[in-house]
Amino acid sequence: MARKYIDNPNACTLVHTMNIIGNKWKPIIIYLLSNGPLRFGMLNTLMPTISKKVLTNQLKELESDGLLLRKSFAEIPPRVEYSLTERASGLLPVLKQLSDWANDTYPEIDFEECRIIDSNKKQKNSVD
Amino acid sequence: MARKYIDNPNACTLVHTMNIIGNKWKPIIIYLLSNGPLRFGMLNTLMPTISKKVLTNQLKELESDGLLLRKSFAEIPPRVEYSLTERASGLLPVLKQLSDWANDTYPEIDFEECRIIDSNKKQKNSVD
DNA sequence: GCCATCGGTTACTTTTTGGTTACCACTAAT
DNA sequence: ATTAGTGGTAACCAAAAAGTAACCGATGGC
Repeated sequence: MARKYIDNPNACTLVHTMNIIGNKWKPIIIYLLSNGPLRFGMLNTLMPTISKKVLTNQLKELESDGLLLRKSFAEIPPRVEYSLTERASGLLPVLKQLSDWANDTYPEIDFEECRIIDSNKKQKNSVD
Repeated sequence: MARKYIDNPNACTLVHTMNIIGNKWKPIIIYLLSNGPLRFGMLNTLMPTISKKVLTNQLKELESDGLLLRKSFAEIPPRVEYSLTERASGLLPVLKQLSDWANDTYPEIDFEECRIIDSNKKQKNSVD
């Protein structure tokens, strides 16, 4: 009685998956990298509302979970390219399905563009 | 220039999906309900480390996102049953795939049981 | 000499999320 | 009269995540 854990393997793998990709930025990063490697700066441009600190952090975590490869070139100014590993590629179809699911399930929502700024609070200016 | 949003539809639906289910508890709740309705207390028993406050919160959010149905019986003591909606059922196969992905991708990890207690910090006793 | 570039890091603050404890309403059983 | 059982809520607090702004090092160009 009074167990302090969940002993259902399926739930556990879900927990694990969510620990890895279940946050605000990681699925987007993986998605953006699905067409090939991108540099740090380009990722930052494509996700204009993520801060460099957080981007660095997410990239590090994804790398240490084996989903990203970081390739640093010995140039000045520096160049660093991030690409998906095999592990991450296996995730792409599932991410696609998650995306399709939202599209089908919430037809009332327009997904043409999304402001990454917290959507629950009003924002001053979204475009300059 | 200086856009403050992401204009990639696929990324946006992903963001939306993750806003809905991408956290610590919600996929587990959905998973646990996949075999039929459960009462509040039973959910709490199955997830012994979630607090009632947070459980209440997650259930409310899932309900307002149209994934859960809350059925309250006029009895004393009260009885409330939660069940999945159609929307949520459509998510089940995808959750299954996420779970399978982790299983296949991280063969070194044993998913037999997972302590839901924050895994980064040491814990006193996991079983009483 | 001075500025720009790129991919960060550091220190600090704010926001979000999660957790703890106490409490409630209502009834039946003791 | 008290206690147990259920599904919560309220006030308060701690921890984690995210954001901000300033800075760095090496080099090339002016």
